[in-house]
Amino acid sequence: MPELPEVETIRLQLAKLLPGLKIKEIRVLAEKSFSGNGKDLFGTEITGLRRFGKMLIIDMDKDLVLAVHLKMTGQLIYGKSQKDKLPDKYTRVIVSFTDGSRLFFNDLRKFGWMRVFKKSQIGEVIGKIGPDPLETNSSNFYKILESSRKPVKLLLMDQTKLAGVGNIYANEALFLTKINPKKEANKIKRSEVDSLLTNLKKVLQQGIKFGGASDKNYLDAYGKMGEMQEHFLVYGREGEECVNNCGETVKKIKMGGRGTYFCPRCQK
DNA sequence: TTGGTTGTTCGTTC
DNA sequence: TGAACGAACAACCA
Repeated sequence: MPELPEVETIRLQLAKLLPGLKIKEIRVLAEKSFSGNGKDLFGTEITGLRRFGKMLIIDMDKDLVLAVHLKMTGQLIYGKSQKDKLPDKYTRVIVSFTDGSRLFFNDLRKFGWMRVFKKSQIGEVIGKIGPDPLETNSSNFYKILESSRKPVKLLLMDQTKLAGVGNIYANEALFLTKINPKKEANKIKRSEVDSLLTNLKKVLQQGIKFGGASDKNYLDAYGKMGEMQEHFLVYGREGEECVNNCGETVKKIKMGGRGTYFCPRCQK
């Protein structure tokens, strides 16, 4: 599932590939996956890429942007050659450039989307998302936790409170900090809150360093898998020995309908 | 075959 | 007013 590190990996890669390219045509293969008028972008040039939480914004030289949300199974793959294996059966949108290269939006489950809108509308489209955890300091983070009685894991994943953290990195950060995912956010001590933010930044940065987590079907902008899944400490490790060698095995429970992995002995 | 999976949105309840 | 919670969405896999 593309979370902050996966989207950031794609952003960093596309930022080296796309600026300066001019859009020739956009082919929408699945109506559900695209909204806004794609023709408005024909002939416009890409000027840069931004990320807001898990959302990617492709800026154009007109007053328009092309926004992408990958949701759970989206991929954004850039191809220079017609010999690429793309499009495939999950390609929903193809953006062609005047130099002959193409950007493929693949999405098995069609939850993700591409959307054209004006720069002035960015605020309303992105909605009220919280600060980026990588840009957040300890006192801001403390205010966020202090103001909610939700289980801390659900709070970390609440995009209106903090932008970009999903299931994988929330599980990993709580394990590193030895905090039980069910613990009420406002009951966490200041010292633990500081350490949680440090660890959250650590796993997110590690995720970026390893090119994201290809746990399910995530691929980067070159169509390559990330390696972060090889470094998971609890996520997906149900029944395995806790890596702290505490003698307990990793348990899986459901929180907010999502799989939650933790060590009941280490995470109090 | 049917239920599990999963990020976000939306509707309902408290 | 808004926090909290659950269903819905789509398609595959076990």
